[in-house]
Amino acid sequence: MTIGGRTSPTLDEVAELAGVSRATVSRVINDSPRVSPEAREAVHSAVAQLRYVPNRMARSLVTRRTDTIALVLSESNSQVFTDPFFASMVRELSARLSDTDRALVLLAARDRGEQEKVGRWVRQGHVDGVVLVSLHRDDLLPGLLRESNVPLVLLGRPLDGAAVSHVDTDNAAGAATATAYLVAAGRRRIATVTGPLDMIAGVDRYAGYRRGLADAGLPLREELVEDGDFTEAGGARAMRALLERAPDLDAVFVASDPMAVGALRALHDAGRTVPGDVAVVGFDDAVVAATSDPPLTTVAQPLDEMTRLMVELLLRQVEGDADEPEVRICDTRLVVRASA
Amino acid sequence: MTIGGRTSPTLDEVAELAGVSRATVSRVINDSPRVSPEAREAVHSAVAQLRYVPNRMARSLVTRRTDTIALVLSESNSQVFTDPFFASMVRELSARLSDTDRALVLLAARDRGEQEKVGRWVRQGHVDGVVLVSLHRDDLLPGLLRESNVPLVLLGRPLDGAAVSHVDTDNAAGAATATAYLVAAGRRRIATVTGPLDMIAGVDRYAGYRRGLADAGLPLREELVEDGDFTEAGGARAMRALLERAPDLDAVFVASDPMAVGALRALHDAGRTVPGDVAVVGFDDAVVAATSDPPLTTVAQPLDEMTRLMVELLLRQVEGDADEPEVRICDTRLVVRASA
DNA sequence: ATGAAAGCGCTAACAC
DNA sequence: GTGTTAGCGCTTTCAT
Repeated sequence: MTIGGRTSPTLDEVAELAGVSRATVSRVINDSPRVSPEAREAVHSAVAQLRYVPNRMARSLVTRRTDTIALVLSESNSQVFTDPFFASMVRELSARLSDTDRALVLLAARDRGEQEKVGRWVRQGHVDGVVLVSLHRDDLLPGLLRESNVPLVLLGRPLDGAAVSHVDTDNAAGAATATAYLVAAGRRRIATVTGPLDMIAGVDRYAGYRRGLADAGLPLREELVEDGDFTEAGGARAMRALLERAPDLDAVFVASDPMAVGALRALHDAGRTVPGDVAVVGFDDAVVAATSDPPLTTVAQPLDEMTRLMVELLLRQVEGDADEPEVRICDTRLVVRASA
Repeated sequence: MTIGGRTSPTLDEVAELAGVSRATVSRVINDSPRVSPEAREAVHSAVAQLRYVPNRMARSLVTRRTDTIALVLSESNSQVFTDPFFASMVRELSARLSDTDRALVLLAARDRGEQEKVGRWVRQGHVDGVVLVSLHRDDLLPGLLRESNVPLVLLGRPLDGAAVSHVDTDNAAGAATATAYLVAAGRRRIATVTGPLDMIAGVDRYAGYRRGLADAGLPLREELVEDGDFTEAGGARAMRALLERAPDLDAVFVASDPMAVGALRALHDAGRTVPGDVAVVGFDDAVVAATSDPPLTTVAQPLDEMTRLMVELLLRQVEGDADEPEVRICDTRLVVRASA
């Protein structure tokens, strides 16, 4: 391999130096048990001496595996990175993968052009499997990847109901729980800051809110609904819009954690007491709301568990123990925090 | 390639279907001009019919290129993702790369173990080059990558002064300018929230602050210096510590944008008027401070330009027009914002 | 336990 | 313009 002028050593050079055959070197490299201690030792020292590193391409060409997994992020909003939910996922994913000497790479696809590019890259065989997150309705990637037969796991139920492995929480139930909690607290004019309605989590949480209302016999009032696009800034903007339109609101269900932080700030700036004349429940994607001030009652989503499950489903496919698409739905739970 | 049970088509199958030889198909795939229109057409339709995708490993094995570039983020603090500076860089990087049909992948190395893993992955030949950012003093990656002879560009001058291609801004000058501005505004008890002092940007900006003080004949007072670790939360914490320790401070130079947002919040919570009894200048990594309230006077760092330059230097190396390590230093400029 | 040999899918000379 | 051929560096039967 000629990089920077010098050619990097090959198996044969190691073999020659070690005084054994290519095959033996290969066995040593791959930890085969069928190697004598002497040969093993000779190879190891030759490897060290030559600073030998196996050529990935040559190896993958025959083994048909790359030992790398991709996390692809299909999101036009660069803000995603800003979402702590994302950082948590990366952390947990690489922690899970570190047991398996597989590497994790991140790919971002911000528009259709990039989606196609990522799709092509994956189909060319760069990775053994992909975890796909942050899906919007018109996303090309699920289709592209599914037809490429690459092991694939989605975070969140596919919007089109296709049969793909995925892990999700029951977002609707979570949102309904949150709304019911507000109802039980005596609130009647319960607003909501929704997520993007072209994302399944946004759709489901909004549906849960409506169900919570309906279960309590409360009407759905349009002026109490505003989209906050899952970002902190969006949450603040949405909250301000709601306050303007319906100053009489006495509670709000916020469909994500960063949005809750923004909404809280907007409420604070508007001089509304929380949870004095207004109660807030947030949907906790990332365990951040816990640190907010005032403390926020949240519906907690077990992100780490979900991530763990995604890796599990993916590796099962990669390892070939795959059969049908598998689905895991995790529970959410309401975390009521002491409100000053 | 057996993924999901089906074998994906090879060049030969395409060749057979198109009624030409492997070589011709290869030429068509690689846009060689030496192909007759008829042959080209036949190949294209065979490719479409078979849904042929070239095998990356086979191709790379001979071409010794992967057409992918890595952005590696060497940072233990998961907060990095949260920094808008990071999102901007990813955006700009992939924009620049999209002209070149090269793909961008992100790798995160949060501890020494992961650094070694990433180093190994890169040395195996997965990528044609790497952009390395967020370097700390004890980072293994610069060493590992340099000795692997992979084209490499750093964001920021290497702490150990090694000869590596990199692009940077004159952070010290920027910080000195910021401090001088505060001096010119009549401030005398100028505090600073520094970045991590094991990162070059932190070191340089702190040095610039000291120079600014010295140029004005002002003493360096230790109680006016606090580390904010480049995060928003850290900035807030540092600001609180400063206020506690030196309530008489009348200005503060904050060494990064997210920290400035945090510091502003802390100041606000403490009831200190900005910029009434205290003036703030921040170091603007990501053009976000512009949206802060109150508007912040900043030293702007041309991140997009820097990113563009990194890609330029890297591609020059990848393309083999490399010679010696190249260095680019960008200017910073003071942006004075109307302060209410 | 070890070596010889075949071949993964592709590109790149080299002939024609 | 097109086909033939020789590898790229590795893993993996198959003998021994």
